[in-house]
Amino acid sequence: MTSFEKFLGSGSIFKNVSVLSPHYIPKTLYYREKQIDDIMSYLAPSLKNQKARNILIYGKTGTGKTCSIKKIIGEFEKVQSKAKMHYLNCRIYNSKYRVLQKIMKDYWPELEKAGFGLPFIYEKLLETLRQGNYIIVVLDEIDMVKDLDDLVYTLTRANDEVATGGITIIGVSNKLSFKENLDPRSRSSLNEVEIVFPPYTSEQLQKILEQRVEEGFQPDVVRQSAINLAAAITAQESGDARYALKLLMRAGEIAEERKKNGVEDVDVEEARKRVEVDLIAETVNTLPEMHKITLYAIAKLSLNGSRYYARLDGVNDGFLMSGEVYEEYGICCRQLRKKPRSLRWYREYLNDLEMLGLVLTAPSSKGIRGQTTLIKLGHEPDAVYKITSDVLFGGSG
DNA sequence: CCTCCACAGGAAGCGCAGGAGT
DNA sequence: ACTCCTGCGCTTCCTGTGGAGG
Repeated sequence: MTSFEKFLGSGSIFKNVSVLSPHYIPKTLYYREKQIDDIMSYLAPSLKNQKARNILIYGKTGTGKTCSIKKIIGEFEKVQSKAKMHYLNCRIYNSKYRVLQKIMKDYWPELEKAGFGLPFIYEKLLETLRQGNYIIVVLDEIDMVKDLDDLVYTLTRANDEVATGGITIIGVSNKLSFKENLDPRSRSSLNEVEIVFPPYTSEQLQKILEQRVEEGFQPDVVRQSAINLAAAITAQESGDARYALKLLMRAGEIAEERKKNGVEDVDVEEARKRVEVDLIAETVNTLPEMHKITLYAIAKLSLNGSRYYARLDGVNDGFLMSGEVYEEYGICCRQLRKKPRSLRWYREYLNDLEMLGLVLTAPSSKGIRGQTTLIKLGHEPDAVYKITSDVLFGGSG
């Protein structure tokens, strides 16, 4: 036995850990046959050189949206045609410019370098369509695009400008409300078809977990009751399949650490704490630096308690006030030898953090000190504080 | 009632990086 | 090498809002 064996998941618990990763696409996706079928039927025209209708897909995180789309893209590529699907995550491609550039790169390699003007890229888009190409853009996390109205307008106008070819938008969002702050015109063109991914029920999660357990774990190591518990916990909290899978994976790790030969209910219970930290850390790590500092400041104040609210008799729901958070943010920046950004941009950071669910905000109605925004962490302050301080101060102490 | 406070968020514009055209 | 252009992150300035306090 080589010394690496034990790190490679060939121990007594796991068979193949990657099966439990959220990026893994199983051969059969349970309980999504209807959605996948619908989407494919709407896309079919583009394989016969017709423009397909735009689609909006809704569903909370971990309801199989991205997984289903990836599956469809795989099927789509098996068919020979002048149509191509492009998958973009809008957390990275978050502006009209970036989205257009990313799509056009696949057709025009010279666009690899940055610095081209938007009109230039738009011309390339028209040229691509005139060549008879059918472009299907999947915009995952579409609500992250800053100038979405503009993007939708540009794409639909491109359709009108050419006689051949066509471009179809598939928007994927986890918030139903995001449509509300869209321009009515782009809303109606984007919303030609709507498909909803409901959260998984406890029974459905159970089945999904059983499938992954079979592929990812050694035979008979995970107790049925542990699977049921993981499914029940998840269904109660969110119905997020990603959460359920993480729960099971962490439980497996805990069992392995303790040199047990099976995964039991207690391991799942224990895993719960670690999974929350995992999920927060995942989002925090992808955050730009100033966002991290803002979040760190909020976590720090949450632990110490609000200076203003502390003086008040009555309720302290752990809410902070925007002003004091900005002050703390400034202090944190100086600690890190960084220049604090203006109040205006601090507000943008707050909005972004709220969109990611890391922070909850509410307008102060009947409070003190007039009008302010109340801020609260979306998760356990201790966990967020630890994660942010590790990522900000971790390297050099 | 008016004014002030503590904000929200739009608009304009600035400096920079990294093209293209000359 | 140079000018011109664009997107981006950002600052500065501005108008608006609703409760607090006189």
